[in-house]
Amino acid sequence: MVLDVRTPVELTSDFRSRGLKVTPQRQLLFRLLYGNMTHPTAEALFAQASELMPGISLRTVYQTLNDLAALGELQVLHPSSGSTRFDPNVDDHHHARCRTCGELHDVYVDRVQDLAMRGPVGFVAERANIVFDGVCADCQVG
Amino acid sequence: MVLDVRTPVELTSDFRSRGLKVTPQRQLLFRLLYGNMTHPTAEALFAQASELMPGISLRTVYQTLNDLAALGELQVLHPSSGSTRFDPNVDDHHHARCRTCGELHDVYVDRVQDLAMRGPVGFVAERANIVFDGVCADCQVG
DNA sequence: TGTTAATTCGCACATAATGCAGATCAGCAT
DNA sequence: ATGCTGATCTGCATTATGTGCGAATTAACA
Ligand SMILES: [Mn+2]
Ligand SMILES: [Mn+2]
Ligand SMILES: [Zn+2]
Ligand SMILES: [Zn+2]
Repeated sequence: MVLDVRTPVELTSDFRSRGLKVTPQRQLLFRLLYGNMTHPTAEALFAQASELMPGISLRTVYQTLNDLAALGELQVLHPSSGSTRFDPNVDDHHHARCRTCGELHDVYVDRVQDLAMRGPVGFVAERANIVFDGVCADCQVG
Repeated sequence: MVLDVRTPVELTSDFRSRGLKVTPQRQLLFRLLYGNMTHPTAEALFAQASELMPGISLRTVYQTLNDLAALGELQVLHPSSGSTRFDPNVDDHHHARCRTCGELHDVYVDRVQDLAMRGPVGFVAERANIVFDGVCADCQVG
């Protein structure tokens, strides 16, 4: 299983090929997202970006994240508490959320489509998103 | 399968037994929630309530919903878009969200715990919440 | 009926995210 | 290399959703 993520170089040509410009701000965010497994918030990325590029605007961070999401290069996660999180891993995967530390971890689930669901008549499900709530290893009380 | 919901009368004694008072505002909300399958927002309940009790405060609606959630008599749902929704059905159930009309429908899923998950080492999952994204019957193009 | 702590309500405040517009700049044509 | 032009950036205002607070009110009980 190879993670379904784009390198900054790939994102650069992706943006250019659609008439979007590639600015230093965007290149920085491409780099901060690449390989990022933390499911960061916009604020967290803004804080990181600000250290490397003082003066970058939070507005620009949001703008770029929205652009990436529109291109399908970023999953947008709405956890049950806290602000929106962004996931550069656009694999078909799910998440485990620790109710102690709040962190999100990737989870791969097999045969999700085999789930026997009794639901609304005529509803055509295109995808299932699963969030496992529990306690992560670090937060287990000894 | 009987829905795991409390009647207004049951909620009344539930509140009183914990030292919470039962006001006309709360009784109205108990009634508006009973059997309500729409997964309403606070604003939607406020609008309904306002017709029957002009002058009721949105603040009071939030207060009562939070109290019910604290008692475990209401599930709080954070859909991927839009504001918080409240679910008087506290069964172990899941949801199907129509990407056209945005409505949430109840879904019952068997053997969720049989899902083979490859996830973070040591994570102890207590519950899985599944959201099926798709298109509901009403929104299918003929 | 009186007491008292819980509740209601209106308003201020908080937080997350978007709308807007002038200054700036990336990408392209020349 | 230079200039053009629409996309972008930034700061600020604004929206959307919800919470904090406190004076006035009221449910529950003695
Ligand atoms: Mn992920
Ligand atoms: Mn439900
Ligand atoms: Zn944890
Ligand atoms: Zn629909």
